[in-house]
Amino acid sequence: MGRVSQAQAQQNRQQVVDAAARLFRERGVQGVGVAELMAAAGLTHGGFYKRFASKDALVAEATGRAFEELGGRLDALDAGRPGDHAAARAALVDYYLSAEHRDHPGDGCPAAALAADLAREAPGSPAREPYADGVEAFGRWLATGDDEEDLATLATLVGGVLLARATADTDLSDRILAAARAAVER
Amino acid sequence: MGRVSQAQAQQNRQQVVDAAARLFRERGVQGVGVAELMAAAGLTHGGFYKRFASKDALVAEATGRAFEELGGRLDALDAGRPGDHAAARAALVDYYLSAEHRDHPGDGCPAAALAADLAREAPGSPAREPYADGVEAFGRWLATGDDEEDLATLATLVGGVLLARATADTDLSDRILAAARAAVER
DNA sequence: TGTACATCAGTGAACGCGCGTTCACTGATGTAC
DNA sequence: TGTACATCAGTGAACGCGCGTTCACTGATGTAC
Repeated sequence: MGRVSQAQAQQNRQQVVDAAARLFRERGVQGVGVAELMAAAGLTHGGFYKRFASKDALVAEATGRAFEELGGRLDALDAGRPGDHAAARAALVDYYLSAEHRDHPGDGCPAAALAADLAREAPGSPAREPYADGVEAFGRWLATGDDEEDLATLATLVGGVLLARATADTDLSDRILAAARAAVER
Repeated sequence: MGRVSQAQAQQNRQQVVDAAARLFRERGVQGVGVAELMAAAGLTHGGFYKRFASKDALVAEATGRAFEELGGRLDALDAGRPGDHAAARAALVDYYLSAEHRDHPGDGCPAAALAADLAREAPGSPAREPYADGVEAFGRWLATGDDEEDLATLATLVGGVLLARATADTDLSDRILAAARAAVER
């Protein structure tokens, strides 16, 4: 194949990070290999370490990317309802505790999809920082009234969608989504 | 070594399931191998398939075992406060959203620790049934007043401890636990 | 109660496989003149 | 603007390793008499 332009190389790298951000959420960090992530960008796996220090470094970058996507989505919700953050928040809750979000973790919230993976990463692991930053930003976005952050609602959202996923294909799963939604709408 | 008594064999099997129930919660299903689980019972890994049909079958059994432990703990909380389920519930919340529970998933709630693993198991996977049964029972235990179940509180508990684990070693982690606790105590 | 032997719990080595990571190599890109 | 060549993005094969699973074998247990 030979050398490739710098622009192409940068785009290839981006595609790997994008694929990782999606697939890690879908199947877990341990559930996706370096070779598959490179293949998602149309590359062979040999060149991975020219662009990333390790798989762990990619986990950190993909975590940041996934939270950027989430931030963009939250911004869009606000932009669609100017001056009415409460309405934007209600729309987010509506999506978050839907069957759609439950059934498509790859496009969904990284705070939920990556929680278990991050919990098992070592304390000093590079992915922990973007994760914590993302959770903190999400908690602030959820705040209403005079509060600075609403971490309790975030916990209910994350726990609700995770329990619903683990019990998918039962009516319990739907009851969990409905109960969490009722608790969070107010 | 030769043959071992039936009583010993049964005890060995039990030890494997116990170790799995603990280690799967601690490090995830993919994070613990068959060889390590057998070694936890003082055995070599070769005999695993004499006792279990597959690793997946053990996952199902260990999931059931972990929820039995949880059920026993819930029963004990009630037994210690006869006729005052609200007090038992408050004690459970106190434990559930503690640093102790956050830092020791192996002894903790399987609904939280196994959520991501179960979410990634295939729809018809044998472990899904004991998991859903356990979540349902836990949801009923949390109910107060006239309600049959309290799945919203369960979602807040699970989300709270999972987010706290993924952000451990930050003060955000403590804020998450405190916020979830405030939302759930009432 | 004692003996003979079939059963089978556990051993240890091996299987194919996929993992993360490394590296010598290729050849088009980018640059120095 | 054109040429010569160094750079380096990506290839493809290989590395050691641990995984889940299989299997021939060992020898004490459990049982039939």
